[in-house]
Amino acid sequence: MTVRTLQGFMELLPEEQIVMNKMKAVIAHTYELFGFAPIDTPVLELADVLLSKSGGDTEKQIYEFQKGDNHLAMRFDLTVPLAKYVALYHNNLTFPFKRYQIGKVYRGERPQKGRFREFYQCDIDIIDRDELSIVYDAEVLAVIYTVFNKLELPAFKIYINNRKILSGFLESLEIADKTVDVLRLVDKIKKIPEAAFLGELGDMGLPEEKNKELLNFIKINGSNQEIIAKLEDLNISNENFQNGLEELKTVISQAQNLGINSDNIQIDLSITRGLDYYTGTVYETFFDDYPQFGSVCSGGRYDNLSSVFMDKKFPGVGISIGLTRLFDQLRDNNLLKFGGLTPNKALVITQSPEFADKAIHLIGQLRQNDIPADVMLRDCKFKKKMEYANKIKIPYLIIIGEDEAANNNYTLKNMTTGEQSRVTLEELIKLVK
RNA sequence: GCGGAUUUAGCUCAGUUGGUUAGAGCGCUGGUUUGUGGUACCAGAUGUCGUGAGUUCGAGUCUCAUAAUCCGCCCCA
Repeated sequence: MTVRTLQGFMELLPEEQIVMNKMKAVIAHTYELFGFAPIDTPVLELADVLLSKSGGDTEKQIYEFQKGDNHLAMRFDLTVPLAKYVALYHNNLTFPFKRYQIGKVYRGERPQKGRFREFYQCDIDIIDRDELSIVYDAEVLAVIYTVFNKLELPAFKIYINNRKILSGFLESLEIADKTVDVLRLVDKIKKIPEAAFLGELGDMGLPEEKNKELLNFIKINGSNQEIIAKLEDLNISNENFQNGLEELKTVISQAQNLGINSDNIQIDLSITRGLDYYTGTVYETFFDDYPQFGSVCSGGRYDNLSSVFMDKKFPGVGISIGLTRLFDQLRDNNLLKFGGLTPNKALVITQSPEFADKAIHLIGQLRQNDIPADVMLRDCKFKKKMEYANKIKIPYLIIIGEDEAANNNYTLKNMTTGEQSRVTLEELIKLVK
């Protein structure tokens, strides 16, 4: 048999996995900093539950199978499981409910650059009953902003828009019946030439004049304040449009109020998101110098999370970071710093096997002091032990030999600087910690 | 679901018009007289040339089939 890992599934060596896990930890920590509570849901659900909300392509991409009498499926995102979760436990939850979830999701699509069949999504959502304050739309921005800053990634921008603005505009043009198709096309405007854009609108049976108006509309650019001013100057009386505009203004001003650098947020009227359940604010995040990564974090506001599962209304807003893709692209572009093959901070080596007891005792002491440490027990030349220490990139090396044993102390070597000194146990713990 | 490309050592790849025992760099193992790594030098191991069939005196090289992988489109993180 041939041994291989399935295509579209990421598998890492320890050096990379350590960095991946650190990123995950930074994301989780930041989510908690903003008061989001962790939840976890099963990878498998009843197929009916997962497919209830989907339309079109989701069904083709979902992994599903029969086990006994149960028709099961693997989750393809964390939002539908959340909808189920809220429907099940809303009487036990306190609203507004802020939750985060970091987990793997599964999509049986064709793998290619930046596309995996199994990947981590790092989701946050804020859910409330009946009404959800628009301020949370700004808070979501603050979370993305903080996470990306803490991850020390390249310069990024969060592009935002409000779907009500575009759908209201379409209503004012009296072409609202084509909204879904038009939004999907608008989403592609950066990828296709303007002529093709107009051509496709024409193919939908829309009149040329309105298509040009639409193109000019989504091309409105400038600073956030300039775009808002231009939108106001259009004097469109459509209610949807005006509501969207007001929401967008609030989100921008509250984002500033939350301390976000305004350079990192850009209104872009062509951002619509493909998924149809978004109803207000929508987000996409790109790196300024790496647009080919695609959106590494996106999401938006939806009117009713659990509509398919229950009658009650639960509006929410949320985003998701595609961690697997993010990691993959950063690694391919040498944007990650890899530290070493081990989480250990210290490695103990001995001059000869007779000092093994001392070494083993020492790592016990270090571990009790919360210092991850190990001893090299393989009986080999001293030089080999040094090479091993070097290869795993251990920060601190501790040497025990005749002299150290006689004086009841240790040689501590900083492997980065090469400096070494003779220290007592107490000094050693202090220095390494 | 549609289209394009690739497949030779652990990795990245070379292999001229088909011609004996298939190569390089990196990595790996060992050594340069045994209490000090990263550099340098020396030595060594590793391939059913994706798989199956065909053409040929002879195939890594040509033909066909098949599989896997990668890249676009669709959709999306």
